[in-house]
Amino acid sequence: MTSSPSANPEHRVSTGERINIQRRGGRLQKQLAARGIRLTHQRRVLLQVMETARRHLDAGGLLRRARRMHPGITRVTVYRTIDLLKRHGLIDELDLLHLRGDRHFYESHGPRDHIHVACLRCGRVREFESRLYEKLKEQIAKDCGIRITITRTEVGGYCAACQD
Amino acid sequence: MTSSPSANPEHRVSTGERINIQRRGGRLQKQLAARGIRLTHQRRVLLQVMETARRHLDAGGLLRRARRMHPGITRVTVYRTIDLLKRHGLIDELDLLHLRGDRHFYESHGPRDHIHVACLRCGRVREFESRLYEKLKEQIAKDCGIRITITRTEVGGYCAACQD
DNA sequence: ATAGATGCAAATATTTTGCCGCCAG
DNA sequence: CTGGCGGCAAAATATTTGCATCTAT
Repeated sequence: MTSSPSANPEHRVSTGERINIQRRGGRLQKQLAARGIRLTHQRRVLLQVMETARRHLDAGGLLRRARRMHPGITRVTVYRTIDLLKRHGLIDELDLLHLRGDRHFYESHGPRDHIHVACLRCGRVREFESRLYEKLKEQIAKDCGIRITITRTEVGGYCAACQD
Repeated sequence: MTSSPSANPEHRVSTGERINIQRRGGRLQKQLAARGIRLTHQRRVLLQVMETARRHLDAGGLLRRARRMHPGITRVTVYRTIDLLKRHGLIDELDLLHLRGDRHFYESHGPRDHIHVACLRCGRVREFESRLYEKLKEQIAKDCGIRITITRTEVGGYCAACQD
């Protein structure tokens, strides 16, 4: 990761710094609140970043964006928050077929389960939903006698625009 | 992730793993040879380890086993060989839903594509093949206009024996 | 003979942990 | 008030790279 010197500016930010994150907490924030989990300023920032991200972010990406809103936030907090959300099943962890290295990417776990379809050339990632996928999961659950709680399907190849 | 003490699926290998690599190279060895790739002693050992492994191994596991046959082999060679095989599409890389930490596991890319079904409690991993899965891939290829070259599906849950 | 592989050590990258002061509830 | 949380630094893991030497072909 880029060793951002970060200049160590006065991190006496404290709550005095007014940021309009508070209002209108998203799904994740509501979920945590409903479970009686403490909502710190840092967590609110991170939840907001996750919920508004257009593309999949890894820990470093989350940190960079979160810092734009709350400069004092640290990498450790990012990891701890990711861990919290994973434990509560509120986010999914992907690696996108290692297309962009060996880090992990995160996305808010929406109501619909989807497949990630990535182009190995241009790197574009598309989300794909399918009844067939649901059926496949049912088949697995039945045939393997397993109660499924997580699923992850990633597909790589060459998209129409990147065909040889 | 909080360190789960859980199963340490280390040794469950039969004892006298007698070594005799050279004769009758396996599929991987043949594939590399056919491509005119140099077959060093270290590579032969690693290929053999991969082809005969009963469970999924990560880089460290491959190294440990390879050393039993060729003590001088190094971690670097393991990584470089993994990389070689990946580039040639001869092995698949999994992470088994991070069930056992953030490392990667490898398996010789057989003729049949399968799904990995893992129990989050006992850690057992089962391989599952399905016509439905093939159909799903066809649907993705068609609907997304993509020529698929890699797929990975991992499913986690609680197996019959580990049901609450 | 020689392109390409390995070993060694050190560099990178990524994630986790111990400790302590601080803040949300 | 107080127990959980965040910051800091350092540790633990995981993987890659530079370079000299060796080897499969």
